[in-house]
Amino acid sequence: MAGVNKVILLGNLGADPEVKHLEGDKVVANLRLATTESYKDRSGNRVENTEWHDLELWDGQARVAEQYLKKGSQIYVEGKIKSDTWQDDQGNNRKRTKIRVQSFTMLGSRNSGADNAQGGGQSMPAQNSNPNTGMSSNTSPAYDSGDNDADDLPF
Amino acid sequence: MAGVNKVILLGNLGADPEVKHLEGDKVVANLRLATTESYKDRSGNRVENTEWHDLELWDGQARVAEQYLKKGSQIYVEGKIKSDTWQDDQGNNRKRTKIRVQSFTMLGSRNSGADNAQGGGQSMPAQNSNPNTGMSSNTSPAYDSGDNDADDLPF
Amino acid sequence: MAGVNKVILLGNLGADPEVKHLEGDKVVANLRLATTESYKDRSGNRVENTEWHDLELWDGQARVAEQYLKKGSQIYVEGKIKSDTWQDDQGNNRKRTKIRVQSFTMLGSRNSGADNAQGGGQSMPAQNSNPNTGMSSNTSPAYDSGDNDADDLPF
Amino acid sequence: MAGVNKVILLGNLGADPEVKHLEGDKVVANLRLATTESYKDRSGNRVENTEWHDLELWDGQARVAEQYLKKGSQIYVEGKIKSDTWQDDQGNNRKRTKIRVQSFTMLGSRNSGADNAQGGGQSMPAQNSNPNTGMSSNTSPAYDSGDNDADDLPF
DNA sequence: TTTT
DNA sequence: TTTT
Repeated sequence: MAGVNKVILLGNLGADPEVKHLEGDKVVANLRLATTESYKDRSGNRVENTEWHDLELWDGQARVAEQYLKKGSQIYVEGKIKSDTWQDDQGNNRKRTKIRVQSFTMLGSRNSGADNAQGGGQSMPAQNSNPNTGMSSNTSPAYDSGDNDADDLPF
Repeated sequence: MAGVNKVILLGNLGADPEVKHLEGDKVVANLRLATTESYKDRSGNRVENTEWHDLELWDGQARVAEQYLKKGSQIYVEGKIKSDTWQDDQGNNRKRTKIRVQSFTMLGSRNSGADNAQGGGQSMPAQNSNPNTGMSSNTSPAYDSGDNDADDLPF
Repeated sequence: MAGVNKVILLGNLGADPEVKHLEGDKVVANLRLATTESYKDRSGNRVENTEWHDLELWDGQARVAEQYLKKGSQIYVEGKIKSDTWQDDQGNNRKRTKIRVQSFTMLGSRNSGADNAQGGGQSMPAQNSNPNTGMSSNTSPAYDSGDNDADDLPF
Repeated sequence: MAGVNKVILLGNLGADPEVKHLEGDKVVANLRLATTESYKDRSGNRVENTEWHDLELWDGQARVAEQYLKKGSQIYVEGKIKSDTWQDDQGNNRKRTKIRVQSFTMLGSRNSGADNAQGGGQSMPAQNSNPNTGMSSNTSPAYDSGDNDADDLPF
């Protein structure tokens, strides 16, 4: 039966992307994403709780991540849960869970990455400050991979 | 910064719920949920891919799960990713990821396993095996826990 | 700035799909989907609240909808909100909101309404009753359109 | 049957919140939210498409919105679709769709409008620039309303 | 280990 | 290890 396996995350990168260029033009990027929830406990003290997620991006998305994301970047992510299972040396069953990213959007996490001048004097969100290559619009695009890992960069 | 950590799953239980009644009226239920995606590979053959998820429910939700869910039940789930980390005997860092369920809805996996033909004593569940009086009301309720683990059964 | 506009619905069709075959091989299907929430009011009475959604599907998805969905079908939908605005005869600004479907999955609303084939006394969800072309597996596939309205049927 | 009716939006406010304080301590805020998607058409030109959403928040959330949001604010929203239907003067059936907000999170839309702190004409997001009233943590909280419209401010 |  |  057809199921649904969907993950939505919004958080910040704990480190620069780790990118591997594989044979055959394949590229994979691994990101560490922190999602922090904050609430008040019964004593009224604000408590923070951070969950760390391992993200995996392929090809076109991996290239965008490599180019524009870095430690501290704030992103919105859609993906799905994928786990690897194997046996370790002791013969124990092991499992590791990661998020296979299907699309992501860079948010304004303030010089997210780049040492890039906030560019022009534009007034609006300045979502991201990527050197958006001479576009009058400095939108922050979303990067979508069909499930087919579109290889082309979106701009 | 406030983040988002949201999981949406729709699938079937691989086994009956495992429920533990703890001291202080706390209850926890663990479920194994399969989400299956199916697609055609480039040769045109249909391929199925199943991901298994460990779900954790508390208190009111755990009680509902205990009472109405069983192996084969089809449910829709919203929750968040939570991982436990620890060191194993060899001193290796270990991590285990599960889904903390925030709400779930029973779908029509119609007497999913159950011998519960329209019948039993329960008033509700099982989407469309309810003695639904052929009526406008054939509801299958959703079980929501605030993040506060409401202890009361929803009906 | 790159935004997010995402809708997730799970409900039942209020009527058979309305399908229009346009020139140039384009097809559009309009569906009426009911999502019902049910809760107890403060008096402890169960209350039902139904919201009706206008769904729009194109091309490949529209064809699948035409072929397999009907009044009563239970589906899971992902899409986005799209509204049309215009001026009516009196010069008033008008707005109509619909859901542009990006993917959907047929759930087991077991001969949902239909006097549909598969007939017999099958015990299970009958997920969908598609004559799934000689596959041993008659899984209920999800229909995904990139945003590109893939024209091909998924099986 | 229990359905799902969920909306996820991430965008910017087109105007300051419109807030009405009603009798009995009830408060309602209406927001106009823009979600922009940007893509390249087949000629390779980047195209922007903006959808405007009418959001409705109640009580605690409305108060937070009144205090911290303004034109330009970037927020992440979870809610559900709700439509009002009525007959107009000509006896035509009319329908208006809005998003009933269940939770929202302020993102860094960088002095989103505000002349708030963080001083001058700083260029970037500044995640939240709310005068977070003497908290050691000045995280950007998420505002959640059970469906019960919690009346209390979250901090 | 589910479901189709 | 992020962010505020």
